[in-house]
Amino acid sequence: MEKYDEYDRPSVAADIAAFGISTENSENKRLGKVKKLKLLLIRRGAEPFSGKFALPGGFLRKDETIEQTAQRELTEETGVNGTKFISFGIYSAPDRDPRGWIISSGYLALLNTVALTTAENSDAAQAFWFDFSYSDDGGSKKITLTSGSDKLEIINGNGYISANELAFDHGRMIFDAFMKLRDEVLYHNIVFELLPELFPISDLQQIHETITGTKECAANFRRKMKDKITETEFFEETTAHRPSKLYRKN
Amino acid sequence: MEKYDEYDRPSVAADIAAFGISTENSENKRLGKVKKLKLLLIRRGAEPFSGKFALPGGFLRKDETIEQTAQRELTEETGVNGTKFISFGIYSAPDRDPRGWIISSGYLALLNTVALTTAENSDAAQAFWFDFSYSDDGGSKKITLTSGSDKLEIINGNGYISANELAFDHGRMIFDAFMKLRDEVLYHNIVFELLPELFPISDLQQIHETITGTKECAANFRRKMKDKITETEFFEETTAHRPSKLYRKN
DNA sequence: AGAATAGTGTCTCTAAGACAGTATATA
DNA sequence: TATATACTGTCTTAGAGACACTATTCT
Repeated sequence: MEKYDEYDRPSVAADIAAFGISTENSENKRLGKVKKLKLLLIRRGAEPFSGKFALPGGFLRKDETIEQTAQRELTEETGVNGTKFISFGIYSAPDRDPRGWIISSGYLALLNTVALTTAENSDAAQAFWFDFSYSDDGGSKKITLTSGSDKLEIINGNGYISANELAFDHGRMIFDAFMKLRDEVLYHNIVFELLPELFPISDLQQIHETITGTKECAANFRRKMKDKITETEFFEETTAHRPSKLYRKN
Repeated sequence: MEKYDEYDRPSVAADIAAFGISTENSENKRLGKVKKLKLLLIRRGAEPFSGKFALPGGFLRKDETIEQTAQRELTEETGVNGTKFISFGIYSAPDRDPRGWIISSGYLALLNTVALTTAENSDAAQAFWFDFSYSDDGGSKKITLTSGSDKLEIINGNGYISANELAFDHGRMIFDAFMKLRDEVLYHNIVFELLPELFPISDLQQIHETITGTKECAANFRRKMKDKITETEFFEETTAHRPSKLYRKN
């Protein structure tokens, strides 16, 4: 047998970038509802980085996989249950955590709208849903997170990340997580994990466009999604206009 | 400070799926040269899984990142240097290694042709380059690895992996690694990491098609690559026909 | 000259995108 | 009836793919 016991062992954590979609009344219009992309952060109550925001996370236990760690810690810390967990990277710089040698495995967690509503009513006082927005002006890329009066910025200029208001290397983690989410939406039909089982096409389109940064008319979007979804007999309710048919993922 | 010391700590390893391209004379034709996709495996000399094939890998040290572990172990075990390392997943099932609690971070390593030649001449006796081929008949997906008389198969039927001749969970790791490679080639221009600095378009096309499983005529491929590469003043040498212009990645 | 690959011009067809218009619910 | 969104039909255009042809080197 190899001598693996002679090697030092780090503490291993999972940090979770949990994304969800909320439905909110838009500001100016009389009746419009808008879908917004949200990211779940917690305000740290202890040193280091006390008072700063961080991804929820926790330590790996002996009898579980890191994906299970991510599921467990997300629920424990924020009262939220994810529908899908996807690994997006491993963070292992020796000095990334001032408490000691702690490496972290980043997990993307996707929540459908129902789960998001639950979380807002949960008693996890120090967990907050931040509005998520992304822009890329060709040169530097920027993520803006807002929740009430809190506004956090993550700027990626040529690979160098600046994110002062975030704890640890969580600025980079959030950036990587969103890029992974974007790729998965663009190329692997993961959007549906952010929706309930039955949904109108307009919701699907709004979420898709929010994440990918694209914009196109309803007719074209319909055509492209045609073979990925199936029409049901149900209709949206409580609308002030023509209700839309509900669809189901294939 | 949080009490993180009370948690048990696993050993942490990096396992490396190193892909490279070799140039070989084709079987039937008089002069044709063919580009082949290769994966580097080692034959295990110790228990557990003695005699079986495995990805090269080793343990994380206190003063390095896991990416550095991957780079170091790849060179130490096989004499090969990668040009690019990409994380493709974390493997943490508690029973994945009979020696104890060892989690592993999977890294894709890409080598250009020059580095591959070096490796074939290295003195890493137990490292072998396997021919890599992938097929997807709609139902199950299959990877076939061949090196001399050794032929290994990895079959993915509906998410369940069968790979008896491979050690640990390395069958699944190889599968995940290739899928990551495929995505990176299709969507993120990573092909160029498998080529030397100057290359003819035909090489680029062959490698691209080998990995993505596509096939198309040279005219179309040229058009699609036009804005990703730049023509140089150099030409391929030692050909028995019209030499092709060499290009450089943008 | 012959063989072999490099490289170009053009046609077709599909799908992306823009636009204009019709349909159907509630207030 | 007014309004707001759902949904459809069609035109244009860009690009994917197929094909035929020309170019250039070595043997």
